[in-house]
Amino acid sequence: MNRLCTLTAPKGRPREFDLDDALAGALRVFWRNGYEGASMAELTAEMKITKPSLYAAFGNKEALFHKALDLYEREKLAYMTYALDAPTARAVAENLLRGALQMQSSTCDPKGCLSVISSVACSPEAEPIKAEVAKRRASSQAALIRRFDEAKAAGEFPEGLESDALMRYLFAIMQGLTIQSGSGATCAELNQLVETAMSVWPTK
Amino acid sequence: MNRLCTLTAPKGRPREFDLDDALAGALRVFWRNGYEGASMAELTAEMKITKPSLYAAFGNKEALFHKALDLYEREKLAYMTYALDAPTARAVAENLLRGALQMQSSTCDPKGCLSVISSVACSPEAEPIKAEVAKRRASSQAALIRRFDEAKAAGEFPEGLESDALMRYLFAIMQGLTIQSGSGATCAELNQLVETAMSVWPTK
DNA sequence: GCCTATTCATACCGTTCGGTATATAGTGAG
DNA sequence: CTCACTATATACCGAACGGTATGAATAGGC
Repeated sequence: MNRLCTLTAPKGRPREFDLDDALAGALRVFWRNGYEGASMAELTAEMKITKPSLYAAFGNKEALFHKALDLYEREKLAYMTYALDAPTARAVAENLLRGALQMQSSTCDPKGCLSVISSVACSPEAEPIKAEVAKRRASSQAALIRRFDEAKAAGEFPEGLESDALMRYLFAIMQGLTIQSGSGATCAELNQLVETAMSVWPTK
Repeated sequence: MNRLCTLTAPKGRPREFDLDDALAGALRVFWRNGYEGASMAELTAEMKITKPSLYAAFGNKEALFHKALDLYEREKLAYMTYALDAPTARAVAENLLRGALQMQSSTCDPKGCLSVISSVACSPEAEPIKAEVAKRRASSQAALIRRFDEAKAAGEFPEGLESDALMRYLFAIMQGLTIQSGSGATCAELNQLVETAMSVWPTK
C-alpha cells in the first residue's frame, strides 16, 4: 500500500516548482502581513505559483500557514532550543535575548515575530490560528520553566523568585523587543534594550 | 459665519443615536479585532447604526479609527499621564506597570492594547494606521524619556544607565504584558510579571 | 500509441469587503 | 404649508476575498 521508495518519480506530470522555495515565500508573506493580512493573491505572487497549485500542494490557507509556522520555528526559532543549553539561567536569558536581537537584525527577513503578528490581532474566524500559536508558545514556555527550575535547584535564584515568574518576565521583554522591532526601532535601540535587560537581570 | 451657540438645534432631522455611545461601540470592535479585522458590518452592529449614518457622522473607516484611538488614549491610557507625576523613576515605572495591569484586569474591556493590536499586523494598505500609531507612541515615549531625564539629573540612576534605554526597557515589559494578556494570561500571572519587573528594577 | 495520473493555467464561483446612490422621514425657518 | 436641510433605511456598487471547476500539458506503465 505505502510506497517504499519515494525517490521514484510519481506517476503524473511532475511539479514545476520547489516545495521548500514556495513555502519559504509563503513564510515571508505571512511574516510581513500576519495570517489574515496575507491574501492569496500576495501569497501566490511571492510563491511564484498559481492558486490551484497552491491548494493542491498545501491544502488551504490555514494548512499553508501551519506549514509556514513549522518552517519558522525550525529555522528562525532554533536559537530558542540551543539557548537552554547554557550553563546558568543568566546565560540562558542572554542567549534568548541575543538570539531574538540577532534575528530582528537580519536585513532580509521581515521585522517582528510571526507568532505575535499572526495571533495578536485576528477577526473571529481566525481564532483557530490564535489557538495554535498559543499552544506552541505554551510548550516553549514550559521548556524555559523547566530549565529555570534546574537553575533554581542549583541555587542560582535570589529568594522568593519563582521560575514561572522569571519565564514570564523574560518572555515579556522578548515580546516587547519584537514589537519595537516591528514598529521601526533600530538595531542599536534593540541592542540597548537587551543590554538594559541584562544589566538588571537578578543575581543572588 | 461660525455658529456661536452650538446648543441650538441644527436645521435638519435630528440624529437618533448618541455620538459618544456609537464611538464607544466602535472602540470595542477595533479593540477586539484590530483595524483590519474590524469589518464595517461588525462595527455598525456594535454601534447600533446603519452604514450611511456611520459614514455621515465619522467619515470613513480610517477616520472612525482615529476618533476611536483618541477616545482610547483619553479614557484608557490616561494613567500614562498621571504616572509621570510620581516622585521617583521607580514610582513612575510602578504606576505605569500597575496601570497597564489594572487596565488588562478589566472584565468589560477587551484584552490587549488597541495600539499594538492595530499596528503589529497590517496588510500594505493599512500602513497609514501603523504610522499614526507609531507617531502617537513616539510622543508617549518622549514624555517618559523627559521624566527619566529628570530622575537621572536627580541622581536616581545607577552609573551608565541612560533614560532612553530605561524607557525602551519599560515599554518592552508593558508591551509584553499586553501581548500575554491578549493571549490568555490570567490576572494573577500578569501581576506576577509586574512584581518580577519591579523586583529587578535598577537601584543606585 | 494509449491509458491513467498529476500539474498547470485560465476563468470562474459565491461571499464579503469598504463605500454610496436613492428615496423617505423628521426637523426648523419663512 | 412649503422649502431647505439633515438623518434614516434599503438596496446597491465595483473590487477583493478564499476557494474551485475545467481543460490542456506532461509524465510513467503497458
